[in-house]
Amino acid sequence: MNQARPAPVSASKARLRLWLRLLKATRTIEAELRERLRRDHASTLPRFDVMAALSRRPEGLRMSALSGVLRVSNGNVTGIVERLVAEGLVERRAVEGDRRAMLVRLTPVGAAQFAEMAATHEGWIDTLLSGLTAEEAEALSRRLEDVAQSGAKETE
Amino acid sequence: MNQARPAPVSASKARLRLWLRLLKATRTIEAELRERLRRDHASTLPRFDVMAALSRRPEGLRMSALSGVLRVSNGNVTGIVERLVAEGLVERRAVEGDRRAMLVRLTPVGAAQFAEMAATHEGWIDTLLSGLTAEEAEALSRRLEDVAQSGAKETE
DNA sequence: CTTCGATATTTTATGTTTGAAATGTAATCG
DNA sequence: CGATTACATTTCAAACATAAAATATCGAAG
Repeated sequence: MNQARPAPVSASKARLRLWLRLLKATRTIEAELRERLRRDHASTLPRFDVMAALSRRPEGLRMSALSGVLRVSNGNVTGIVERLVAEGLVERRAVEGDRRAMLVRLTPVGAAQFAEMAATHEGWIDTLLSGLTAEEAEALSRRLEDVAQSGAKETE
Repeated sequence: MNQARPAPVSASKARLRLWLRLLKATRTIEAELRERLRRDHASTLPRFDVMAALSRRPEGLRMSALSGVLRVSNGNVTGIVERLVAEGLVERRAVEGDRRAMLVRLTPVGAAQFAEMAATHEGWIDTLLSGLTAEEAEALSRRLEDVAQSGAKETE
């Protein structure tokens, strides 16, 4: 155990620093997205997330599946979906054969509005991450895959 | 223009994918941290953040400085600090010479409790990111620096 | 001294978030 | 069949978050 080498900074510290940066980068972008969604589409990030999940499943999703995909509590999804329903962007119907479940999906109006938001959204991301080339972005993506996994390991 | 190469996916798509991964990784880790803070320290992430900021400034911080550092609205900080004060972890005192301002800082009890939480916290991060070596973590950190900056460019 | 614009903080209204408890339904076991 | 156990969702209370309005103070210009 001699300490001849200049001590390659402890892995623990390096990981902590990575985490802080990860958090900072994500929060910065999230704040910007939230602001733009509010300004340009009179919407919010949670609503966008719900609509994004639903748009990937035109046939609809159950409430619990929705909260699972979004990784938020199911009590939470109830409120967000409620407001979306109130605005006619989303509809809920009973599931045939299981009276406990509800199937949630976008209405045509909701799908149209989401398509528009999604296009703008992709443009925003492109701008916000314009500091990276496509190759850099892909390299980073690959590395982050491991991060997400090692984080999930504990949970799953 | 033959397509020998796998067609470098549009930069826009690559960046969008990166963003989604960034978000997923961050949220996964955040959820795990929140859960552990609650279980092991009967606390929350926002409270931890406030205490972390205060522990770096033993002399105290003004409310507005605090909300600035944490990048949350100042109305928000009021509530969190209020609860911390109620539990005796934080104290507020008037600023001499400016009756508008309040100086917030950790009490000895708060500082002790935070020191303990911070140590555990670092261990958690180390575990959650154990999929990466110190070198990988540092490489990623450096790349993310640019991400944060390009995101901030719009804001600052 | 007074007025006016800037600053520091809190309050208010609304929405998001969580974990836990409650409700209702399904499925299985004895 | 009746009791338990598991599941899908909602309700609830408390915390957190934002933007905007309100309150109070400061500093400087007239």
